Amino acid sequence: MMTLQEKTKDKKQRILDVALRLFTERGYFNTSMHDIQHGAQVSIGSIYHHFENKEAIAKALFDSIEVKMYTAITNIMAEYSTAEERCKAIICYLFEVTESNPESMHYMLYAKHREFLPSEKPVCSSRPFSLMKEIVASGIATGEILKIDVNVAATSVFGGPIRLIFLKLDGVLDHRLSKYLSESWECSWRSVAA
Amino acid sequence: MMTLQEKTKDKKQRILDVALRLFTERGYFNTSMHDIQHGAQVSIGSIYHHFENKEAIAKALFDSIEVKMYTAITNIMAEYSTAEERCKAIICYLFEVTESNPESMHYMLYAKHREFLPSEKPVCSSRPFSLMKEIVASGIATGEILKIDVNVAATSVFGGPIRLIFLKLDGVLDHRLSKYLSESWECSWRSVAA
DNA sequence: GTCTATACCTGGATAGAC
DNA sequence: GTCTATCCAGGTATAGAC
Repeated sequence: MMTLQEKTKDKKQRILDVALRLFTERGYFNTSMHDIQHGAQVSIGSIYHHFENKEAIAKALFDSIEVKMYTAITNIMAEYSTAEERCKAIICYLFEVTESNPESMHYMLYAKHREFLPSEKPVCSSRPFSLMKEIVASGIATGEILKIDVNVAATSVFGGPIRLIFLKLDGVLDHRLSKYLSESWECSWRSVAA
Repeated sequence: MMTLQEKTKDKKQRILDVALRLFTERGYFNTSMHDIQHGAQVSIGSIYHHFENKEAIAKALFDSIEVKMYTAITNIMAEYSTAEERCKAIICYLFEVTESNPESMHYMLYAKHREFLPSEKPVCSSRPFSLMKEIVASGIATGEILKIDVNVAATSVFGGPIRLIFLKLDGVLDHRLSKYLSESWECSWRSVAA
């Protein structure tokens, strides 16, 4: 049942919510504007009033999720000072988002945005990912992390946990991600710790 | 310049080659049958003579690449007996394929096949990936690998190198993958070695 | 701001000659 | 087996009333 508030107040947000759900469920190209219209209980005209076109919806979603992640990682960097603490907190955060808001994580990680957002850079070059690489780089500089290529180090730290997230999103993991956190983190850190 | 053989002999293969190139370059949904027709220098009718529909082309590509990888990994399993040797050989193989035939790797790893192959299982459940997980499982059984959750172990071993492959496919790596192989492998193995 | 109706076109697929 | 011509569904986007 939808409250009156939900019905009228933030129609734009409802469009975004439905679009995110449909885009992750069946993919961007398998989702028509009519599907979004139907799911969000608004008219086509209303959608086009709020968004220039379908691509703009996808872009708005991407931007909002990216900002959320970027902010979270920035906060982690402010709270912790060592690479070890920071990386662990980031992985923990990514696991939590995957559980609490799998669609956001799915959209960020799994969607190949360049296919429908021509101007977008590859996901691994998005701002959150850049931050993660920076953290690893400074860990190498301080001697916390082995003096190896920064791309190798970054992929070694985050590659395992990210693959685990993919497994979770694909529904092939039995348990909640939190069950795997400590083991996965220990492997990650052991792989690069100086 | 196209030889007469190429022109007539294996038209079907030419269609597949062009489709693979276009699917990875711009994505399945951004590639029309007309694009494939144009690229392969054949008629639409000819394409539909060889393939039931567009989806069948995607399926044929997936199957052929999957079989190739599955065979390669099977051969590696026959040649080596320890988990360490097997995992290292697989990563080496994946790196080589990425360099020599990036489109195949791209198609296998990056395409979200379920969006256009409704019956397909998630990539991580495809047969090559299952084999990789089995290898890790038996490595745990023999005591070569730490006694941790098999999914954690498998993602720890292969997650880093796979992320590195993504970076390569996205064109953000400066050097050839072979330059990163030994460092990446050492991190991977260190993360799970008993 | 929101709606309905509709224009327009891309693109998958078919028919049927050769 | 290969081709050309064509059909037609579905989907994006617009027009214009309220």
